[in-house]
Amino acid sequence: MKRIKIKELLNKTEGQESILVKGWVRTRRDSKGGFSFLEINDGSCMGNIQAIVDHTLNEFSELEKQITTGSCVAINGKLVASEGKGQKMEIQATALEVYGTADAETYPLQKKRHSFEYLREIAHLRPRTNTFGAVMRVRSRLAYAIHQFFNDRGFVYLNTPIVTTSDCEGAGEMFQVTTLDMTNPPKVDGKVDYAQDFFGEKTSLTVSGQLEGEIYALALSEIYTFGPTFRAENSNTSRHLSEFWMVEPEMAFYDLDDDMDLAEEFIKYLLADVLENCSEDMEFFNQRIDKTILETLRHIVDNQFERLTYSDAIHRLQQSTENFTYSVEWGCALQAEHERYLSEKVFKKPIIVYNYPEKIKSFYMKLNEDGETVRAMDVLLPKLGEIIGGSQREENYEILLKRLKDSDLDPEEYWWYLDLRRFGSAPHSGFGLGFERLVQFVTGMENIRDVIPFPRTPKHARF
RNA sequence: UCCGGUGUGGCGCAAUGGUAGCGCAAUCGACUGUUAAUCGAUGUGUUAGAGGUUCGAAUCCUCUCACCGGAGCCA
Repeated sequence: MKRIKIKELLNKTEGQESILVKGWVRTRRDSKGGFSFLEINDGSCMGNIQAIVDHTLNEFSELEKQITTGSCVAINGKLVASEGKGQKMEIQATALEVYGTADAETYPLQKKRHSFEYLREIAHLRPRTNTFGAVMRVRSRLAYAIHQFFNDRGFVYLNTPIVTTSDCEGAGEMFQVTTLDMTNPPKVDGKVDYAQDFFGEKTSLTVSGQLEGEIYALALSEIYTFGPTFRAENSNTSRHLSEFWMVEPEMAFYDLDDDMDLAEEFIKYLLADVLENCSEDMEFFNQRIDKTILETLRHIVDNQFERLTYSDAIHRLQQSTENFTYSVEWGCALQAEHERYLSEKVFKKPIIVYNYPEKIKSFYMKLNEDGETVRAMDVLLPKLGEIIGGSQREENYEILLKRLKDSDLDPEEYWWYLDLRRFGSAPHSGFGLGFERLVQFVTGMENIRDVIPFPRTPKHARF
């Protein structure tokens, strides 16, 4: 007989059929009436199916000791209307098989709530909890929705390299990739001789696929990347990972306004998709993780983001009576406290700050006519902060070359990037969205380590 | 990396210089179409590690480690 997933099973209204379910026992309650109640979960959805196992069933007497919280079982039986409260349907077992036992005295997951800190120490078992099941289902749905959003709009999904030689862009410290003998590397003039390394030059893990994305946007018009990204920053916060996933669309013929329009539409689309397609899991987050999450997401979907220039933002901050730790002056980067004040207290919704001072932003961002600001934008969410950073790219060869030099970067290393401006250059824009921050925001989970299956942070790469 | 906090049975926590305890889980039993069942009984500790102060340290001091929160860097 073919196994049926519990998600399908719970959608059925008619009983009396013979079915087969397989899954992990969440809890077992015995009745001296001569039967046991088993709650089975297979991860296909939040809900469990209750199975009634009569103690006269042959297998039960043999397997009784083996059926504990955490064990894995297969149950044949009839789907019937439940006599008890709390569930409509249940399975009257006719046959039982135990695939794997879980010794109750040593199984680390108990029938109670655990702290997320503890669950991180048992990252191989935490997906068997309600919270992590829900997080990973929502994460998967968001990934699907991301592809759907861009695919519907004719964007080409582009895979940019993970191992790269562009030791550049200033996005962050990089992880080096090498096959050289670390205890005795070959040297020339006292320096490591990368000519003898695997790729014949120094290579690292990518910090962004943007520059490569621009290559393809200036050929296919609209592309997006969605893949892993690596930053060797010693960041120890609830919003940073050393290995995370990033979505980076890059579009020819888009100016900064088009870029902001796309970013806003994108975020709203994703939130609406999850509200519609993960309602059960979202209901769980609303009850157990953040009581305002559904309201917050709906509010964002239904309202326009507030767009203001960096100069306006500075002005508003200077007008406010709020006591900031960092003083506010035109030309300084906005601090987390400033961003939060604007999105949480002033506008109470997502904001997009754009036209930042040239001096605090990257070399590739397009210089405005005023000569002192660039067409950069950040999407800031209440509580979470920056979720998207983007810009219109500088398409003028001479200006780009000057900005490279002003940033103390070697134009030689960017020869192909400059070539894009020598041959058929075009106005173009793009942005990057941190996937885990999105999952964090959507689920209401407080720590980014709990929205990725295997978090990598400084001094932590176990599992 | 900086600032602050925490570290005590399997898990969550208490004990404010004087006998290390509670809840949950586990084990055994009772009871029941049960719902994170309920009731009773039982076992569980190098108080993160090292050193110091003291008649006496989970508690005070020093160092190390781990984790958490905030900041910076960013997505």
